[in-house]
Amino acid sequence: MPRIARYSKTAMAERLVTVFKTYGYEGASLSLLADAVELSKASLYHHYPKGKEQIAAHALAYSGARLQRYVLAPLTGDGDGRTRLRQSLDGVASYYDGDMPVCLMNSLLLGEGRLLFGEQIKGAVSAWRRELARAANDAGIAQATQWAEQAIERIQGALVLCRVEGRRAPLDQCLEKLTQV
Amino acid sequence: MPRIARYSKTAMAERLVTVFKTYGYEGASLSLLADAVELSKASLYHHYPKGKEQIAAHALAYSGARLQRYVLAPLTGDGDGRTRLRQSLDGVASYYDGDMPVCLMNSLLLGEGRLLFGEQIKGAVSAWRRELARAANDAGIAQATQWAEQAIERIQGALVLCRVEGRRAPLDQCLEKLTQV
DNA sequence: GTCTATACACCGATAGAC
DNA sequence: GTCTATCGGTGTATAGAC
Repeated sequence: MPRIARYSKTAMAERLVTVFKTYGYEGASLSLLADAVELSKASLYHHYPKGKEQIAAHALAYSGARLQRYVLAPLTGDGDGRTRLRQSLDGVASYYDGDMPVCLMNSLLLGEGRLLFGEQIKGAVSAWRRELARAANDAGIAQATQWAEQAIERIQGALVLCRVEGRRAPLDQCLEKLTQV
Repeated sequence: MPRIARYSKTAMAERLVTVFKTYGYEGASLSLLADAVELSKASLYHHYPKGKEQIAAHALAYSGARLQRYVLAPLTGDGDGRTRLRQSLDGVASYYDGDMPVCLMNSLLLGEGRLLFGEQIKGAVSAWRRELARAANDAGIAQATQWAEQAIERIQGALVLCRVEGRRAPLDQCLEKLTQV
């Protein structure tokens, strides 16, 4: 059964990310990944010659670029601290999209994914914490480093609750409270 | 190669839980599970005739009993609210043990595990939130329901950071701050 | 109650036609 | 650039010896 639909590189990445979010590294089989982009497994290998690990690496890179765009970029610069914080928290809501938002980095930390991508994920979270603390400090928040740590903690916890409850309300409520600081 | 070592039912459950925490439902293969208890795959089927799903169900039940014992039991009763909260938070530190604590319920929410155990996990978290809110209310905390929600949120977020950083410091620091309320 | 041996499906990956 | 067909390996699960 030849497949007709075509997805752009970006649309493909989005769909592949969704599979890894939902199933984790081990659970995301090539069959599931191929189905998600409506291609055969062999065609997937045309786009990703090195196979599953390369697909996951590209998914992670794509997700990392979105984190940079939506969450980190608003934090940089030397504008008003509170404005930067507010814009970044709005970006968090965009970055974690969908009716049941899931953190790809969290899903990829299970099993073999941890060995392959653990250090990269650790670095991304570290960068997030650093920039968030800098903006919080510029915003005049006391103990900015601790505040940033707790903010990320609460966002990640809200995402866990989103997965438990199957809805995005916990994340939106969490972001609203964080914005009120 | 016949295996000699024997583990008690409890020791077996603990080791099986560890595998599901580390690899998730899909990633926890029967080979890994059998290795963890030093039995052959066929011997595992003697203890769990219905196979992997039954092993995961037992692991989840065992973990649920520990949650009840360490975290929920201290919250019940009608003693001093703050004492109950403090004892339960101590229990959280015991429940999430090891050098890199991981929440089994979180790991089992990926992939097929969500279909099999999602409702059960949702119920367990709901019970935790309910009892925590009741104790917080008895302790005279304003907006006890919101406080309980945020406490669970922060604990789960700290556990995510523990997995990212590969250590238990984020959880211990989180629990210390929560106890200071 | 443990094991070896095996069955059959699916896994990740490749060859080669079109 | 897509596909069908296939490979060797591993997955879950079972049969039957001891």
